[in-house]
Amino acid sequence: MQTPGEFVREQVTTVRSTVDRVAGSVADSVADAPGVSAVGSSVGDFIREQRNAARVSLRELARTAGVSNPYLSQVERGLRKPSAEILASIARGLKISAETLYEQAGILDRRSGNPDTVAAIRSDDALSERHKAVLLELYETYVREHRASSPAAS
Amino acid sequence: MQTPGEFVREQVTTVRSTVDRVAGSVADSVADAPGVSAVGSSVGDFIREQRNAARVSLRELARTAGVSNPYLSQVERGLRKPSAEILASIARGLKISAETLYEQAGILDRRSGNPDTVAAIRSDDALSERHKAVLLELYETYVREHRASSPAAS
DNA sequence: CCGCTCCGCTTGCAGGAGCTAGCACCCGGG
DNA sequence: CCCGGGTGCTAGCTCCTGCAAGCGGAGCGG
Repeated sequence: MQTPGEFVREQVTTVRSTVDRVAGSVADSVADAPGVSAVGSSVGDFIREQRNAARVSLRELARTAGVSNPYLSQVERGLRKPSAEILASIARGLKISAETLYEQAGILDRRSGNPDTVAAIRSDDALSERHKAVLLELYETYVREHRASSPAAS
Repeated sequence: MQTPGEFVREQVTTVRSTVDRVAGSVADSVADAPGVSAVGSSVGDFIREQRNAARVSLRELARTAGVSNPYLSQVERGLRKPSAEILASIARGLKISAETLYEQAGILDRRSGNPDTVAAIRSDDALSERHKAVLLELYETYVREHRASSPAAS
């Protein structure tokens, strides 16, 4: 078994190289990449966006979320207003947080606009310094990538 | 040319596999459904508790929450399972956060880490939803690991 | 061409959410 | 004694959620 330090170090390297490679390979195709970040007017639109972004079929998501496929169809088209449990199940099926869906559904207030994530990670005493380094590294990579793929979003 | 969805998906997959090496089954904790089942009465008990603590009558809370008093009565006794909107209204009437009620209702998981960091990541609009998910998973893994390695810190 | 499988959508129904109306009880004042 | 207003709970209803069944269309091997 590795020591935690070794494992973190290795992981930083692996994650960085992985992200770099992927980001590089995508550099050419980011011209038309607005899709994922669009602010859906309704929950259904947002769900469908996320589902399409994940390349998951309606039936597939319905199965992993534990709901019927016709109902999910209606939810996505805004014909039905799903309950909180269903919403949570769908969030799990989409591997996104339930809070996000609740915010989209308008039943949770959207949190403060732009807190400093870096500062939060740095000052989090539930993390070791190495773990902070990994998270910050990954975070910055993601932010860079997000800026590249949707420059219009501020 | 790659679509945005493919790009996101590929990257999540690669990073996730890296995380999986470290985190083992942690990635599944998002997909698994822990809290949704077998709730019901606890929310009602909690609501009644809060209402009594605030010295508010059932009808009074019902009025401020915008629901009928019989229905609130049934909700408090666990006979009815209120929707997310009703829950949010009741939370507003009780002057408590909706998150608290959702956690009581079992439709929001209580996060293990520092809430500030979690909130910062979650509300960071420089990240896509999937990147948030990856960061949060990794973060929680680290927090758990940190706790395991230094249990004395409390 | 057919048959098979997948896709998403439409239909019809069971059951529960949420409301209005009304119940029984307790208290203070005429 | 008998009101008027307070508490919480019950009965019956309407409407909508959420599902099972079935639809037409698109791809693919025979």
